[in-house]
Amino acid sequence: MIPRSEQKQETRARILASASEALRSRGLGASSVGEVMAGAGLTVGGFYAHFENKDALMLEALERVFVERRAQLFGLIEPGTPAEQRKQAARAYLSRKHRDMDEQCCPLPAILSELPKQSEAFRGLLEKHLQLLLKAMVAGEPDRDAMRQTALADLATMIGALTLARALGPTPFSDELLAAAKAAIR
Amino acid sequence: MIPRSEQKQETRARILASASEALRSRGLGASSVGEVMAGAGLTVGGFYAHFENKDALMLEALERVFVERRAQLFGLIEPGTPAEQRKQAARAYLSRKHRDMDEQCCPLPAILSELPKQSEAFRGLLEKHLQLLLKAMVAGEPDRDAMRQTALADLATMIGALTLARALGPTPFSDELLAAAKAAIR
DNA sequence: TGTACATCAGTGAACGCGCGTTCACTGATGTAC
DNA sequence: TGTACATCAGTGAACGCGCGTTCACTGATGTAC
Repeated sequence: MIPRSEQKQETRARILASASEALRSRGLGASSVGEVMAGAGLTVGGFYAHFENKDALMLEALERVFVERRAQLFGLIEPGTPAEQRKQAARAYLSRKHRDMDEQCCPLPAILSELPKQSEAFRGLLEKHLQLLLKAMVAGEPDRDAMRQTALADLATMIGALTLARALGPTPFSDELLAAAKAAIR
Repeated sequence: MIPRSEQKQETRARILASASEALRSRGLGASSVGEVMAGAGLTVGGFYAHFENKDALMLEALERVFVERRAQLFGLIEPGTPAEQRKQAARAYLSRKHRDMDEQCCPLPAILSELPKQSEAFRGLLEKHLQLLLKAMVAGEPDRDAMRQTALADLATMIGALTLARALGPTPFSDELLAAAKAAIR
């Protein structure tokens, strides 16, 4: 029925989905090829029929997560002024629910510490997708340059707060940090 | 001349110094006991005469870095209004020089991603020292509660921006991010 | 003061383990006649 | 339609490697008489 090549494509997609969960929950170095394959219901030996090596898998999985999350973000946001929209995005991003998710959250808190020692491909991918995100955030704004500076600082605040909050775990201090960051979004 | 126990204490301090550089440059997981010992001019076998295990070493090294950096911060800051002092601290923290340092920088960018999967001891240590830092930042302020919220958000912005900038590497976009974060410190 | 013994900081080889990667194989699917 | 062969997605064992940790040993330092 289903052609063999289609079947293989679907298997490949399952490996990517497993990898994208693994890298968000354990980061790059602590995610092993064997665990990722097991997460896709496969054994480790078949991996190299789908990807050249672990880095190629992780790069593709990471790119996919960036694209998905950006689409999701702009799909969820409701109409309103730019400031209202930013506040709304920050409320979701800095929620306790998002902090306590493991495999479906933003990938950045789990991988940022590792990136300085990763290849240029990873660092370039981060830059590319941050730029795309910023572009989308300031699209249609009157004073685009000033807005870009504000959006950059807000991104730093949001990512810093979520990364710190996840490192602290679900504690009252962690909650306080999230609330303070939410209040600071301009 | 020098008593043997003093010699051993000095060796122990050398191991801790090597570990505190390693964890800032490579993080916890990617710093190996062998490399840390080599960094102190020793071989790996002698390690367990000084520390119970790798975690005990890293906890003590991290605590030492936190204490040192807080003392250093308040030693460097010159007199001025609280807002001026915060701006001054942010200028140093968000400088390109600080971003491009490997072994003498703030430890947080290198370890935050790993902390969610570390033991409670590490997470508690982070909370303890963030609280101490906050306390020092709002000491002697009139409206201490509001100031605490501001200081928390500023910390998130600074740590987020430095972590992102280190992940990006020394690029124009990374520089722009640091500048935007500096401008956002209240 | 000199000799014999005890102590102990540090060495270096070994351990078991999990990793990324390779590869001979299997068995189900697809093709040729 | 039925049979023989080719293809190929996935298996599972093996590899070399670096890791954290252990341990028998060494040799310099300290102590006792």
